[in-house]
Amino acid sequence: MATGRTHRPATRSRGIPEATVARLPLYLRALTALSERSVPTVSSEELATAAGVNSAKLRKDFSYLGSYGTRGVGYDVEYLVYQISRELGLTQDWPVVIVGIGNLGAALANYGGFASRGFRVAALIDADPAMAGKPVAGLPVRHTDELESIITDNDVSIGVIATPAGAAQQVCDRLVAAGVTSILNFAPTVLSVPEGVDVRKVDLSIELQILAFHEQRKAGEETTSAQEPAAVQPRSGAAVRTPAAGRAAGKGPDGDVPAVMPA
Amino acid sequence: MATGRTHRPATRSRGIPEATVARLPLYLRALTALSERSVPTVSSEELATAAGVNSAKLRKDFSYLGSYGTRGVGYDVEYLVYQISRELGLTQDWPVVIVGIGNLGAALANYGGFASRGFRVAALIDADPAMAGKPVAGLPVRHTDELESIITDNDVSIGVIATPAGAAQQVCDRLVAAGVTSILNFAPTVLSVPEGVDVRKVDLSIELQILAFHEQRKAGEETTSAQEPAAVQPRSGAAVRTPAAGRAAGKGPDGDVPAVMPA
DNA sequence: CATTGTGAACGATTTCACAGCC
DNA sequence: GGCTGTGAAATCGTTCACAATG
Repeated sequence: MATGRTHRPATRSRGIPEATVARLPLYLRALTALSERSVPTVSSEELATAAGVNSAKLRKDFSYLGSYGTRGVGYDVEYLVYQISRELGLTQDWPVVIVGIGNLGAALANYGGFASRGFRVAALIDADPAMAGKPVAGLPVRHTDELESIITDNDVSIGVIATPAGAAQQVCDRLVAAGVTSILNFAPTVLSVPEGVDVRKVDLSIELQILAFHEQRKAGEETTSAQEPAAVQPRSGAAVRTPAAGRAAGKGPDGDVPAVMPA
Repeated sequence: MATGRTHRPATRSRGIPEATVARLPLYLRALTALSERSVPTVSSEELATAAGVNSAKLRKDFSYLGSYGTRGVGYDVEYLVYQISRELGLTQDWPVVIVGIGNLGAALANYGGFASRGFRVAALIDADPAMAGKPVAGLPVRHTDELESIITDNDVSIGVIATPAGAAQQVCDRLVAAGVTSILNFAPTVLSVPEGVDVRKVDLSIELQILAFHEQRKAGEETTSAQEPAAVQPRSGAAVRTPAAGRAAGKGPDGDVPAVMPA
């Protein structure tokens, strides 16, 4: 099913760069903490430290939103909270559905951050008939058959996919057909969606693999690497070359799980 | 807080750009799928489609690894699987610990992708004495008291933090003190770590907020007609974005106090 | 006079386009 | 002929440094 494709000049974000958008929630969290402690104003330096970025970047980011600071003083915390919330669209309520109520889906349903800031879990959906009706995080699990009606009845535009990889594309297609235009995908698959639909992906094993890369590099650093098995003969004609499947030196014969889907 | 100078000159990746490293796991997954279907070779175009990127980028990425393809033919699937696995450090076994066995921690423990590709869950750790001994995903939960000995005994260098935000920094400090040098953080907090320790962050509410931003823009477009030069609305395509890289960050004088906490 | 806001320099990443090779 | 590998160009993101200003 060739599909895939779909790239575009990326977000024509009308001003605000994508990288900045990705940091706004970070600033918002830091500001909310300050707000709860009734701190009235904050400098770019302080806020940057709290958010884990540097101050120049923060000021540049804010400059895309407008001039919300006061020279010589800093930023008004409450005002900034409001401005960023508005910019992110969090002043309105976003109903979301979570599809796939396994371990991960249940964890997501219980995630406090959902309810707390602009998001409301409209429904939990699972394909297993045995799950139907069972309460998870205070909501009854609904069967996949109801997916379309749930979406339209609640005007859901954001969907979270926490199904096994094999089911993700199908679920995605149904969500999109029913009107969802933003998807947060936890399944380890590349989803193909029509233009106009946004997909963000969260992938545990990818994060771990990136860590492993850096970890490996640290380890090798001590011995000034250059450990290329010089014998590498890319002469890809065929022939020699260690069998893939990599993975070596297991501790125990622990079932190496052929893993049909890297779940 | 001396100017939170905790930044490393950004990965001294010795050759391979960070952006490329972040995509290698994607390629690896696509290649593994091809391998399971016994596909012998693949072109950059096909593989790129399967991985959800464009072919020029993929070829450029591979060029940092070496010349592993054959002009006029493509790439040998098995060979590439091996090379990427090796580059990522997945030919060895990485023991990891998961700290915080709530909903999320349990979900992670059950995550098939852990065991399946180079990672082995060495232990599950929780601060709740009532949890101790209870089996989760086939492993008995261990108490936090044992954290240090577990790390050293198993030579763990990668830790996963799935605790509430308030406990994260403390857990992080103990992990690092015990020898962990890579951390995957699910708690919504900025962790401060000494130089040489890598932190990656996965934050659900941030991902949702980014989606909300784009969702809002789509909604607003309909009413406030965009004055984009092009007649057709050039909206964001189906860009799939992975969470931004989590770099180490300056410390935070505040205690914790994030607005949201995971289960 | 401390601090914002921002042009301009710099650096990283993506895309183009085509030479080189099988 | 088809496809890789890669310089060069284009784009995007970060950092510098300082003028503007409450």
